[in-house]
Amino acid sequence: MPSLTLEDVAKRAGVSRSTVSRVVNGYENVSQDVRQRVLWVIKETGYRPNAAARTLASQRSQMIGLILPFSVSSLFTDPYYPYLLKGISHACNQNNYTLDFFLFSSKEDEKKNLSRISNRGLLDGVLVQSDHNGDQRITNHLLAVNIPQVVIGRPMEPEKVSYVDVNNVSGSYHAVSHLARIGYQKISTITGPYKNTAGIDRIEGYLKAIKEFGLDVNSKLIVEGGFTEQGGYNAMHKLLPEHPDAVFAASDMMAIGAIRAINEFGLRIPEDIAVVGFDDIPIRTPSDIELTTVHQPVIQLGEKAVELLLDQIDNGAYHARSIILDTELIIRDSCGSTKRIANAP
Amino acid sequence: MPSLTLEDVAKRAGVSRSTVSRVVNGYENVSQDVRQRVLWVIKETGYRPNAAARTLASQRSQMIGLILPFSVSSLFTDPYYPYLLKGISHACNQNNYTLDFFLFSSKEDEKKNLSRISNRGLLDGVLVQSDHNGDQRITNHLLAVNIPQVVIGRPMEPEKVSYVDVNNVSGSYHAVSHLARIGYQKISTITGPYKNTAGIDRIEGYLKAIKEFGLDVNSKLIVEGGFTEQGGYNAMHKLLPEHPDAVFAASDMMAIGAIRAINEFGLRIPEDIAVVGFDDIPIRTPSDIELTTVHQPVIQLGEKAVELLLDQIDNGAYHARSIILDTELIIRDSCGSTKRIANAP
DNA sequence: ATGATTTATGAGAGCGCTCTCATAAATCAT
DNA sequence: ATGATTTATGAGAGCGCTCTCATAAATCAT
Repeated sequence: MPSLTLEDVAKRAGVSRSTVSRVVNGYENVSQDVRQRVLWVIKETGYRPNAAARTLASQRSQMIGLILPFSVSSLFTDPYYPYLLKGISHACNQNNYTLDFFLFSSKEDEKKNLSRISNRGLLDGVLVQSDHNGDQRITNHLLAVNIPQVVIGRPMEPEKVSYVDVNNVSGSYHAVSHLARIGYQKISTITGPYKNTAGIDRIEGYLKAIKEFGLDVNSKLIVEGGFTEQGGYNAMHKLLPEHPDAVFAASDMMAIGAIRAINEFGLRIPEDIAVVGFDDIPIRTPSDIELTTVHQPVIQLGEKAVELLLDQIDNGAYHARSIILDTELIIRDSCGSTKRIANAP
Repeated sequence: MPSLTLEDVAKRAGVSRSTVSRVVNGYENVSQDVRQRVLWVIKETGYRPNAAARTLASQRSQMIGLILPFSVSSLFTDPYYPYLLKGISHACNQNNYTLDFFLFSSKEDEKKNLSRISNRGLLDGVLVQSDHNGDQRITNHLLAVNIPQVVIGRPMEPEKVSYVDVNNVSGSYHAVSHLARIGYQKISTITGPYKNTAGIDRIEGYLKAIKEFGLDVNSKLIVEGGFTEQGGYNAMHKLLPEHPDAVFAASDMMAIGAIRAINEFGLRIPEDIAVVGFDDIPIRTPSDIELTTVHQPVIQLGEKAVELLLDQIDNGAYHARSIILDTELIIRDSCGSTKRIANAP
């Protein structure tokens, strides 16, 4: 079958190309009978518009890209990404946008893809997952070629670009405050990487709570765990000789590593040591204890990122904006709240 | 900055539009000096080609789509999807293709998206994750609008369309054979859904091995678990009263559910009951036993899917083809091989 | 009934490329 | 040195839409 054009449909319906275009795009100013006739011809012929021609003529592709830098190695273990993808995908559908997916697997990959992404007429804008190492290469490149972008997770230089993030400081602040409030005295923390804004913010929240409750800030109780299970395990091994009575892990994966280390050490959770995580991922812990953790609204984060980006595409980005979503402390068994509260006078 | 066109570059380089096009696209028949001059102008001006114009003129978008039907609910728990995405993404990069990601979250979503996907000038072809319920709606739609497609996982009607799959029959056959060979007599299985080809094939492999080793085919030893953790747990509860000495779960998630049920029942693995899974996902089991399982080459599956699709795009699809990848039995602790073999006379 | 306003439709330029074909220049064979 | 062949370049049509502007027809106000 020779593929039909607007022209063909117009001819068959006995109207002009302009009129068919109006009907296809749902404009109001078309008379009822003409609209019906055109719609009928479209249905009969199975006419499908040409997206490339549309893009070329309108200078809008109705497509946005999602970039996952190659530092994002936790793609396979962290349910963060599927949830994020769901939120983004959902918002794209709502707004009649299509999502282009870019997973960089090496630096050459990044170069090749960035050059493609920079082409005009491909993407109206780009979502960039914040680099785990605080790298700004991608953002700078997009800035240079003048493509609207929104970063997911606060970038290192937040004044340059719009971003969405969760409130990491208040999230960890509340988690640690909760531990302090129910009586823990020696609260340790396993942190994310220091070159990562989420890692930094969660330390800040921890410190804020420790100080506010008049507890000791002890550098021996703060160990980096790199946001991985193994990193959490290793960090907990360094922490155990200090005999903390609680540990706040800045991610659930690290909390799981910590729990494994605690189990091997022969200590009980939460009796001997309380554990709190961050993320609220749907994953089973070793020893099946229910993990108290800070919930991140990841699906919503993805949706907001899309909305902010589309807003910039439509209205131009005069200055960088940001949207910060609240987290929620989900109290389960691993922090021993119930018991502690019951023991309170 | 007014965005430059080929025309502008041509003018500045003192050549024709055709020549600039040749340089941009890397054709050979351009003299050295002219090529240098053009490349220099491109670099100076920061010229970026317009993808939409290119697509319109060449009738090729260099984009393919990936469709995840909404029956795919395990997106968030099963690392299958990230790995698949990695394979697909990698192969796309290799071949200078861009990936469009479609996650259908409802039937309306599906309808809306399919209509967009059907537009000409958007996608050169589509990858479709096989529907867990054996539904052919998406495939039929794509067939009707004549868009090249490759299904990931054998579809219910494999004669209609090209697909890639792993050899599920031989995978489960080898797993169950292994159990039989090392002496288990009463081998049960937790199956996937009966309306799913992977589920069906893995049952077939199970039955083949059972018969070949002269064991009883007992319908009480075959229980459906729906490919979920909870389903595996429930299935194992039905199986335990039959006192099987081994269980082959047709997915790792179901194996994990089964292990949980076995633990709660107070039985040991593999001493009282051996467990084998299918998938080889990087996930910790309850009680931390190392799971013997059938490895699926998921990254490779994604790559092959892209290659098959691009081949069809380039050469036309005269008939449906398929690529079946081999699986590999990964022997760890949960099947008790070592012990059994040591005990053999 | 008249001119003013609104509404529906068409004409035609323009979006920025690719690709075929023609032609001029360079190279070859004799 | 001549015509035949190869190579480099340009001209121009075409891809299939959108969008502005002009205009004809319909509706309005008086």
